[in-house]
Amino acid sequence: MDELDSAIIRNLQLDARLTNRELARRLGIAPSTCLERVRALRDRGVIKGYHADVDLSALNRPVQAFVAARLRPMSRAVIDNFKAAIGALPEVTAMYVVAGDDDFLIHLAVPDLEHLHAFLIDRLSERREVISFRSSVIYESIRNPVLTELPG
Amino acid sequence: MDELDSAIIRNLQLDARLTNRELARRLGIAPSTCLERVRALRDRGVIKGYHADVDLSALNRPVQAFVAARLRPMSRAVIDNFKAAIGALPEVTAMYVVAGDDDFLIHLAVPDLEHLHAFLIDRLSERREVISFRSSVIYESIRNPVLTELPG
DNA sequence: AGACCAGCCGAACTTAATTCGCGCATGCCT
DNA sequence: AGGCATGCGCGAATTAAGTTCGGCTGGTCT
Repeated sequence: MDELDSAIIRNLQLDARLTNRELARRLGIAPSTCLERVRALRDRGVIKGYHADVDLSALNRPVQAFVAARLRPMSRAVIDNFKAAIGALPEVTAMYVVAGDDDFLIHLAVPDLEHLHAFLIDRLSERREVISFRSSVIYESIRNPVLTELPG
Repeated sequence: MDELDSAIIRNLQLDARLTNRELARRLGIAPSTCLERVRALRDRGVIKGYHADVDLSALNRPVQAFVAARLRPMSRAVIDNFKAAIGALPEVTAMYVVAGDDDFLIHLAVPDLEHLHAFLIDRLSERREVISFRSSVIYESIRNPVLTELPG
């Protein structure tokens, strides 16, 4: 992980479809060298994959929300079961198992508030292990590229 | 947005570096046709970009957390200022302006709990407009590909 | 010093992206 | 119904990119 690797990661985070040649040109190295570096990063698992960023509104799912849920009991069986069941729902775009006031944080993308409400009632309230939840509609999302270095 | 477009999106969400030929082969269409479709999706903004998914642990930032913050007053000036200031911090990987109990949800990636604590003390507590916050360390993250169709 | 190793380079080759003119189907107008 | 325009997909030809590999260089260990 030298400065070259960091630069590669920075570039591919912003545009994963950069051609190898263009990436090499930006870094001032030969395409073959660049290719080898990128391959090594993938093999080492530093780069886990490449994903298209899709506009959820264009897919008729303009309403996004976080739902924080609390579960009881917090046994492995309950957690695994909940993860599998909720993760299989198409409305769910991400799920986080967290410490703190809540146990799960669920990110949703749905067509409208009615769908959100229906999800809460039909998918969460229905479940015995869910003892409470709070939902937060998302007004705005901002994503930051992850710089490798943490100054300070 | 027909079934072909949906299939393209589904495939590129999983692997944005699929070659156009391979994508065309999977869909059973000609590479030139496929290229035209993908280009149209980008031009229409349905595909917003392509991003490398980087392993945060490999970048020496294995600890992730959500921080929910409440601000006062919720004036545009305060919000915009807070967004700009927090979004510029390298620890921050994403930020959400939300309705509900909290006003902001901040996603962090840091090297260890000490850094997380330092962030909370030095970056959030310091700010006058932050009247309270809660942090939740993330035990596990699960991402779901966004299917275009919402069955039901 | 000599030998080794790792990493980078660039030319040669293979594969893919891209362009463009053709043909087919669909729907519309007369 | 016939003719016509339009949109869409196709495939061959061209351009560009990905990939391999042998050799060079600079640093290191003995």
